[in-house]
Amino acid sequence: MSTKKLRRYTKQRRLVHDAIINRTDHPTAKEIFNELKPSGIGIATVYRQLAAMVEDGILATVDYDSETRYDPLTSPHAHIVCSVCNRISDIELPRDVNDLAPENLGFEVNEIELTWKGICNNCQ
Amino acid sequence: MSTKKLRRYTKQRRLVHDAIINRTDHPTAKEIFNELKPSGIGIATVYRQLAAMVEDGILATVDYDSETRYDPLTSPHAHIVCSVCNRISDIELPRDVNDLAPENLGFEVNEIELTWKGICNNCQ
DNA sequence: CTATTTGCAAACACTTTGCACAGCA
DNA sequence: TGCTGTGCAAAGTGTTTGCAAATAG
Repeated sequence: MSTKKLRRYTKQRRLVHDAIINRTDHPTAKEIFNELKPSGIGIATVYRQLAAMVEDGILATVDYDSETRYDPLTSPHAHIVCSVCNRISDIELPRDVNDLAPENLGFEVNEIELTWKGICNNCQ
Repeated sequence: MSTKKLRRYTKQRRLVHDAIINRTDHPTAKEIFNELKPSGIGIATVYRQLAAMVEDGILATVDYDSETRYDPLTSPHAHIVCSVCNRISDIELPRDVNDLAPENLGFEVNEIELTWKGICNNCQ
C-alpha cells in the first residue's frame, strides 16, 4: 500500500489540474503550457505537475508521435487514433481481450495497450 | 500501386541491412550505430538508412520508452514488453482480435497495435 | 520559519538537416 | 560524369535539471 505523497496546493498545481482533468483529447505538456501561458506559469512547472499527477495516479500517459500525452481516464481502456486529424479517442476495452493474454507463455501481464489506427468517421 | 524507390547498394546500406535484418530484439538507431561504429559509419547515415528501409516496407517501427525501435518482422503481430529487462518480444496476434475492432463506430481500421506489459518468465 | 515549489536558462537525449565531398551507376 | 549517398557539425524537438527566489503550511 503506497501512501500518497503530500502536495502543496499552489496556484500552478490548480491551474494544471483544472486544465487537464476533464479533457478527452490527450493533450501534450506543450499544449497545456500554451493554454496556461497567460498566467505566467513556466513550462518546467507544467512538466513537473503533470509528472506528479501521473505519480499520484490521477493521470495516465499515452505515447504517440514521439510525444507524451496525458489522459485523465486512468481505468483500463483502448484508444483509436485517426491518421488524418491525429485525434486520439478513448474507447472501451473489449471484454474478451483478457482471454487473449499470453499467460501461457509464462508472461505475467500487468497492463494491456490496445490501439486501433485508421480513419475516424469525421475524416472519411 | 507504389513503385519502390531505387536505392544504391552502398557499403553503408549493406551494413545497416545486415545488422538489423535478423534481429528480434527491436534495437534503436543508436544501438545499431554503436555496433557499426568500428566501420566508420556516421550516425546520420544509420538514421537515413533505417528510414529508407521503413519506407521500402522492409522494417516496421515500434515506439517504446521515447525511442523509435526497428523491427524486421513487418507482418501484423503483437508485442510483449518486460518492465524488468525492458525486452520487447514479438508474439502472434490473436486471431480473434479483429472481431474486437470498433468498426461499428464508423472507424475505418487500418492497423492494430497490441502490447502486453508485464514480467517475462526470465525475470520472475 | 523552513522545506517544497517556482521560473528561468542551461543541459540533455534523440533525431533531422545543410553542405561539401565521395562514390555508385 | 552526374547525381545520390555520406560524414560532420549544427540545428531542432521534447523533456529534465540546477539554482536562487518565492511561498505554502
